[in-house]
Amino acid sequence: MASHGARGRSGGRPTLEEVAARAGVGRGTVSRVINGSPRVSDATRAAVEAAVAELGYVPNTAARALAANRTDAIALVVPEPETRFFAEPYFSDMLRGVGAALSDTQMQLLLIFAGSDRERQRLAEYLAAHRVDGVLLVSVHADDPLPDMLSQLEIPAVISGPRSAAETLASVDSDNYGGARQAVEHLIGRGRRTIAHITGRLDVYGAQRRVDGYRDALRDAGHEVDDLLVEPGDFSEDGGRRAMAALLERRPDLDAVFAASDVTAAGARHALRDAGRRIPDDVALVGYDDSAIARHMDPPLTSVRQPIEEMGRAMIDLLLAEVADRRPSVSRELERRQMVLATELVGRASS
Amino acid sequence: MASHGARGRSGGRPTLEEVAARAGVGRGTVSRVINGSPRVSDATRAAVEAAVAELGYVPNTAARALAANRTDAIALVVPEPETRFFAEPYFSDMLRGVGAALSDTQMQLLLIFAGSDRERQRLAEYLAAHRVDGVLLVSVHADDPLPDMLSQLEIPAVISGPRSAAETLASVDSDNYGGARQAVEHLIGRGRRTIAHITGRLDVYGAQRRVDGYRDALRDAGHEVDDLLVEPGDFSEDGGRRAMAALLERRPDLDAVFAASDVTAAGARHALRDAGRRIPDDVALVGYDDSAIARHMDPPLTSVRQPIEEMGRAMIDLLLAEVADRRPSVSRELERRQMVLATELVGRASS
DNA sequence: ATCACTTGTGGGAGCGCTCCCACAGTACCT
DNA sequence: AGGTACTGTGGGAGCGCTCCCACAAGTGAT
Repeated sequence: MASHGARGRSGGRPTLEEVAARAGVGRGTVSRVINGSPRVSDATRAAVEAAVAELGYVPNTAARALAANRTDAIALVVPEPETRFFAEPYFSDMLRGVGAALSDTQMQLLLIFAGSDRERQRLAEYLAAHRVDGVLLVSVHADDPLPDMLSQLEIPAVISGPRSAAETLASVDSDNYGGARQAVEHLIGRGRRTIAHITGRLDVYGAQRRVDGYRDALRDAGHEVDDLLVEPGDFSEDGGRRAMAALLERRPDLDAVFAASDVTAAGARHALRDAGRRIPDDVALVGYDDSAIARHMDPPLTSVRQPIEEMGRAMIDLLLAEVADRRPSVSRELERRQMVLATELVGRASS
Repeated sequence: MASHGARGRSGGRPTLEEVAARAGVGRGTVSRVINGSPRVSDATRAAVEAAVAELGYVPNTAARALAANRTDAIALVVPEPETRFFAEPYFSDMLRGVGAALSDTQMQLLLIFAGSDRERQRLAEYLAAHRVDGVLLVSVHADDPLPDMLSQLEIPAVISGPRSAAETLASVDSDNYGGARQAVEHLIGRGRRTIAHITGRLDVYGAQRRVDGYRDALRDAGHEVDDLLVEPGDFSEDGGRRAMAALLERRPDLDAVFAASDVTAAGARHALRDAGRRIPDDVALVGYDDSAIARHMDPPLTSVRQPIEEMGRAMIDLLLAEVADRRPSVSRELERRQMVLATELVGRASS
């Protein structure tokens, strides 16, 4: 009789059916208890729970996924090479935030890199197979086809930084514009006059917003806004170093720098050192992210804190709501689908 | 009629059955084609493949998992806090190696942290639910209960560093003993006389073996083996710093240091700098892992390279073999289940 | 012509769940 | 007394696969 069932089974895991028999109830009732349905009497619930405990029952995920047409898994997709992921604390901080937000859930988190074409290909197959209920998209560039693919496959998705002001996907972001203003206003308040900016990758919307904030803060304070003081970077350390060197060449009189990320600031610091400038005596330096790097830099780096933990939680909340709302004919209100969280300036010795 | 099927379905993914109808064959035949069975005629195979392409058929993972009692997923379990994972390149290098080895497979890789009790709890549930076919265990401490849990659940597992010489699990490791000898012999060859060692966490077997290699290399060369020259570290940067400071205090005459990891060496470098020692003029420094840190250190760090890429591949090979061998009554030969890969000394300016 | 294999194929049964319909029981109105 | 509603429960049907048995057709030895 067990001809089929014995196949590959290890130690005979108990099934719903067995739990039901043990508790003297039907299959449906056990299912309701397992899934926390309120439509179960207290007595029955207790009996089922006892049977579950005695048998050491654990639901079979595959069976559940098949029957319910969901996977209870979501993917965190990083459209960058792995090396970048490990080099930039932004990503690991985000991962931690998301993980924390997910830890009171049944949901499983998958980390997927999509930096190379090869990985992209794999990801596409992965999504086509609907192996996740939803997707978290981190740091997407302006022309990335991923978001479109997702909406075509009707897979719920939340993006960590919107691609533009007209983002159609649900999104969570920190107030890049305001954060940049905080940084620049801080430098102005410290008496700095010639404030440069090393940008992030400009195909990332948030990086553009930081440039806007930088410009507006200067203008509003009646300071000069000189394009020679703005040099594009790419969020990397090397990019920061190169940009700083270029800025020193062009405007050796600068007395402050606002870098679009802490890692960029670290690169800038090297270039400043190489040029014999002291921080903060000669040049004040402010970063963005308030990552571990900022605290450990020498001197410790003033930085704009993004509430990554909260951002992670917000993304999860949005995504889970979207996943749940796959019920027929419910079309959520589109408001509140674009969340912007406030930043905070953390002052340290570098400015 | 579609009352059930329509539930939550998005756009009606085609099923095996539909592909079969389209190709004018039976369900079994399509399944055989999908799974690459050789028992299919070329003509039939071509017809099925055409139907698959036309319909855009993608197998339903959940159904397959349920029917075949496998998940096509394996977990990389890191029994450390996340912060450690990101701080120590060993882990990310390992992840990259494993990922590469897995990329020509259908297998999915899950990254699971089990640093805190909470995470441990989650992991236990996860494994009890048999949500993965096998487990890769990285950097396990001597008294960790995880391996026992795995064998109790009969989940195939491979461990990256054996817990002892009598490891029962399949394991892959680099030649820690030999690598340490290489490092020390190199320093001796450079004319260093008083060679200290900062160890790794001594509840990690590999760290002990490095101490053994260090001692034996010194003894065989007729050098002094002084316990005052050995200071325990914990693979972290801070640990390296503290250990170096302690060593300088005890044996200010030392002229070389072999650190159990590159990160440890980075900490030691700081302490040496703080004490005004020049590298390599006053003190030669050798690390272990040959991670990115070694190349970027100032001065670049001589280090013992572990073939992480190959180690990852070896782990995957062992694990997949073990997973496949879940067939009844096949008990593999136990030889070749403990693999040890050779290390290589990479000389740089620090020594 | 018979037997013994081999090769390719179809399709039934079953994996362990969830969903939902049916129905018994109870409660509270008319 | 009958209706209407709700609560709790059992179990059939079905999710989309894989496994395996059965069997047709072909091959080659006797």
